[in-house]
Amino acid sequence: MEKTYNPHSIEQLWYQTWEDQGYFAPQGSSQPYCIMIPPPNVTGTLHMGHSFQDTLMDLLIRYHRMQGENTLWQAGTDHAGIATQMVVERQLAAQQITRHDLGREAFMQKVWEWKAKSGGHITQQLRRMGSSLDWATERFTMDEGLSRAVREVFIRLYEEGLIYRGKRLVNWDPVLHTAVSDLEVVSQEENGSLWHLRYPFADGSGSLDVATTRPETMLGDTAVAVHPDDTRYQPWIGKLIALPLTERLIPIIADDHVDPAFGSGCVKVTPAHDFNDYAIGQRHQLPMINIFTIDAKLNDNVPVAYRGLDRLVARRKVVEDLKIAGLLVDIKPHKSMIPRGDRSHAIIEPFLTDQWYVKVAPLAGPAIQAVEEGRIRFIPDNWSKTYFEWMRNIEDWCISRQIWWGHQIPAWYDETGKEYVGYDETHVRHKYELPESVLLTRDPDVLDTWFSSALWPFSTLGWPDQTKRLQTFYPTNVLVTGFDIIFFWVARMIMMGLKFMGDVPFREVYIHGLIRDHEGQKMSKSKGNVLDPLDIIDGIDLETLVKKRTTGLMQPEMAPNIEKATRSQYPQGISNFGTDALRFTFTALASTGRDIRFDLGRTEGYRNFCNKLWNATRYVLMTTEAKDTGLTSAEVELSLADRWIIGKLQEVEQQAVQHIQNYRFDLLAQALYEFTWNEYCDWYLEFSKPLLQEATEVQQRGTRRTLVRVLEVLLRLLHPIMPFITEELWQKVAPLAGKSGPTIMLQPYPQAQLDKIDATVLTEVEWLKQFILGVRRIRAEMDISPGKPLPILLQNGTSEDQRKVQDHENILCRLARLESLQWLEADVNAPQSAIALVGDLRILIPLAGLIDKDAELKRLDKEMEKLRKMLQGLTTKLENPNFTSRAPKEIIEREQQRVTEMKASLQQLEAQAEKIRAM
RNA sequence: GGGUGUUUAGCUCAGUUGGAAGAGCGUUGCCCUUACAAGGCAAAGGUCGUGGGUUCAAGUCCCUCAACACCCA
Repeated sequence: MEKTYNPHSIEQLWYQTWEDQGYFAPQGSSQPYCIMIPPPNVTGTLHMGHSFQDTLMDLLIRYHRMQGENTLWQAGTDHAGIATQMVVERQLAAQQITRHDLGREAFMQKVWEWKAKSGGHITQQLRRMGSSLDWATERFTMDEGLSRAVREVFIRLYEEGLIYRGKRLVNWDPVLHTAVSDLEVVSQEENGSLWHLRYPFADGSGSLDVATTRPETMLGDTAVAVHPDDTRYQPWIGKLIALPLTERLIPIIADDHVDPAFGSGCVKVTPAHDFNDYAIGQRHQLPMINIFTIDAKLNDNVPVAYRGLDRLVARRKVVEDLKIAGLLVDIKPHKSMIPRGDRSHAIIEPFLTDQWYVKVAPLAGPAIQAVEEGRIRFIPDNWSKTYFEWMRNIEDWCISRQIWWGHQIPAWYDETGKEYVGYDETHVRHKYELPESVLLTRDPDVLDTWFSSALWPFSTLGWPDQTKRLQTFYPTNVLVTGFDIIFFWVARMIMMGLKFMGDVPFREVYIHGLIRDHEGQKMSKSKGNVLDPLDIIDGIDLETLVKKRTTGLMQPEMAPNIEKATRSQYPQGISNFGTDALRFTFTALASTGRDIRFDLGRTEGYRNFCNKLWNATRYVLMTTEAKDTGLTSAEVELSLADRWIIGKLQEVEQQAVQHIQNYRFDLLAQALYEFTWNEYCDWYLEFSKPLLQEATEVQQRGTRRTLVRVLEVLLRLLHPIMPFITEELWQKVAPLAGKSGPTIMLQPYPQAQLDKIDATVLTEVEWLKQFILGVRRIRAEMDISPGKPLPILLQNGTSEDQRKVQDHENILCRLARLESLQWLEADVNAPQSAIALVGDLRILIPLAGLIDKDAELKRLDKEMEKLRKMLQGLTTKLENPNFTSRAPKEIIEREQQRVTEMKASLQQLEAQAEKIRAM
C-alpha cells in the first residue's frame, strides 16, 4: 500500500465496477426501500446543493441495501422547459437562426439531438459523487412513458373540472414571452424612485396625491383607493377622479388593504398590472385595462402618444407630461423589490393572459390531511407548519407555458374557440363526435415542467400501467429535499399521488439545509463565491479557478473584486480532496439547521481522516498479513484491550443505526470519526503493539483477529458515507477477517451485539488510560522529552491497583514510556517527586535531575486550586437542605461520592506539596 | 404587517426526559516515537444574546426585550 491515501487512484475504477456488475439494481424480494431522486435539470451541472443532497440519499440507499432490503434509488432528469429551450436557441442564434425559422417540429428535433449529445452531463457528475442510482431504469420527464402519464393526468383532471382555462394575472417574462412560475422569479431590492402624482377630482373641487413606483401604469388605472378608516380621505370616497393624460373617469374607493402610512395613503389601482391591485379590482368589480403588449410595450389601450413605447420609455414620457401639466408633486429615491426572470433577467410583469390552471383547493384538502394524520412525516417536524401554512392559503396553479419544449397541452380548438381535450386529435374527434369538416387546431402551449415532476413518484415506476415496480416501490420511503421547494414540488407530489395512486407518494420527507459559503452567503455566479463539487474532488489551481469565477459574469465589473477575494481565500487553489472526503463533510454538516456554511477546512480535516483510516489499515495489514488471524479452530485468547475495543465497537454500531434512523447524519459522522480516530487508532492500535511483541502466540492470535475483525466492521460502518475508500480497503482486509464477497456494497450493515459489552472491561481500560495520561501530563507540563523513558514509583494503591499494574505492565511501560516501575510501602519516604493520582494510587516521578521543584509546586497549586473551587461549589450545594430533601437520592449520592473523591485527591496533593516544600 | 427560525470556545457547530459545558478547525508548547508530520503527546480558551420567572437544580421549560436570517404579503 502507498504510504499516503490518494483518492484518485481508487475512485473511478470502483464506480465502473459497481455499475458494470449491476450492484445498483434492486435485488431480492425482501422489504422494498425506495427513494426518488429529485430529478435534476437536464441542462444543469452538479452544484453543491445537489452533491449534498445526493450524498445523503446515497448514504440512506447504501445503508438499506446493506440491510438486505430490495433497494431502489430511482434515477432521472427533468426536461427543464425554458432552460433547455434557451440552450438550444442560443446554439441556433450562433448560426443566425431562430426557432421560428425552423418551425416547431424541426426545433423539437434539434432539442432531442442536443439532449442525446449533452444531456448526460449531470448524470456523469452524479457518478463521480459515488451515487448508487439504478441507471438501468433512468427516466426523463419527456420520455414517452412519462408523457403518457402527463396526458392521462391532464385529461382526467380536466374531465373532473379540476383543470380549466382562464384569464388571470401571471408572472410574464416579456423577453421569453411566456408565463413563468414564482420559483423562476427572483426579486431583489433595486434603487428606484417613488413618484407622487396629483390626481384632480372630476368636478374640479380639488385633488388627491398618490404615490407610485411605476408611474407608467397610471394609464391603466381604474380606481384610487384609500383606507376606509383614514379620516383624511373619508369625505372623498365615492367621488370621481379625472385620470390625467387620459379621458377616463375613475372612482375613489375604500379598501382595508391600503396602508395609510405608505406614501400619501392613497394608492392608484391598476388591476391588470399589479397583483395587489388585481385583488382590489376583484373585490370592487373594477374594470381591468391591459396596457401592455407581450413585449411590455404600451398597446392600443393607451393614448396614441404612448403607443409602442417600451414601459421604461413610457415612464419617462408620462412623468414629463405630468410635470408639464403641473401634476407631478414630488420624486423621492426609493428602494423597491424588482422581480426578474432567473433565465432572461428581464423585469417580470404581472400580465393578463389566457392560461390553463389546476384548481388546487379540492386536491389540497386530502394532502393536508395526510400530513395531519401522520401518514407523511416531515423531518425536522417543524416544516409541517410551513407546509400547512402554504396549503391552507393555496391558490390555483398556472400550468401553461408559452414555449415549445415540453408536454404540449392535449387541447384542441374549433374555429369558434371551443376547447376539446383528449389524447390526440383522432381521440378528440371520436370523443366529441366532431366530423372531419370541423377544423381543429391544437393549443400551442406546453405544461409547466413541475406538472410532470409532480407525477415523478409514480410515473417513473410505469403508471398509468399497473406495473410490478409500481406495486413494489410505491409509496416510496422518503423524499430528501431542500425547504425551498416544499411548495413547488413536495406539496404537488403529495396532491397528485393521493389523487391518482390513492396513497401518499412517500412516508417521510427529510428536509435538509441549504449550502452556503463560509460566510453564510448564498453561492452565486454573480457573487463569485461558487464552489464546484468536482473542483473539490479533483482539485483546481488558482489561475483556473479565478478564470472560472470571472468569466461569463452578468456584471463584468465585479470581476476584479471576485478575483481578489478568490486569490486571498485560496492562495494555493483547491487541493484534490477526493469524493469520500467531500461526502464525509456533507454528512457531518447535515444537522437540523436551515443554513449550512460550507468550509473547506472541514473537507481537509476529513481528507486527513481518510488518510488516518488508510494508514490504520496499513498497520493492520503489516501486522497480520501472512500471519494467523484466528481463522482456523486454533485456540484464541482475547486480551483486555481486545475485549475493550470489541465492546466499544458494539456501542458505535448501535449509535450508527440509531443516528441513521433519526436522520442525524451529523451525529453519525461524529460517532464514527470519534471511534475510528480516538478509540481504535489512538488507543487500541497502540495497545496492540506491546501485545503483539510480548504476548503468547494464543494471545497474539486473539489480538490479530481483533485488529482485522474490528477494522472490517468499521469499514462496513463507514461505507455508506465513504464508499470508495472503504471498498478499496475492505477488499484487502476482508479475507483476513474471514469475510468474502465481491463487494462491500452488498455486505450486511453491522448490528450491535450488546452482550459483548463488558462494563468491568471498560472500567479497567479507563483506569489504564488514566494512568498513562497522568504520566504523559507530567511529562508534557514538566518539559520532559516524550522519548525519555522514566523510572516511576507507585504508592498507596489497593490490591486491585497492584493486580492491574502487574497484568498490564508491558502496556503501561510502552504507552507511558516507562523505564521501570517500583512499588513503595505506604510508610516509606519517597524521594522528591512529581505526582499523578489515579483514585488513591500515587504515581511518583522522581524529580532528581529531571524536574524543577518550583515548577512542580506551581503545577500542584494550579491543580489544587481547581479542586478547591469545585469542592466549594459542591459543598454549598450539599449543605442546602432544599437540595438534600428534594433532589433524587441517586443525584445526592453521586454528589457526595464526588466530594469524597475530591477531598481525598486534594489531601494527597496537599501532602505532596508540603513534602516538596520541606525538602 | 403576518409567519418560521437562529443566538453556546477565536471560527463552524453538537448538546437526549432539566442533574458535573462538548467536537472539528484554528491557537500555544514539546516531539520526524517503524501505520500515519494529511502525524503524535499535551495545554489554553465559554457570565451558554438580554432581563425576568418556574425548580433543590436551567444551555435545556415559560415570559420580556434585542440582534440576525429566511418565507409570505
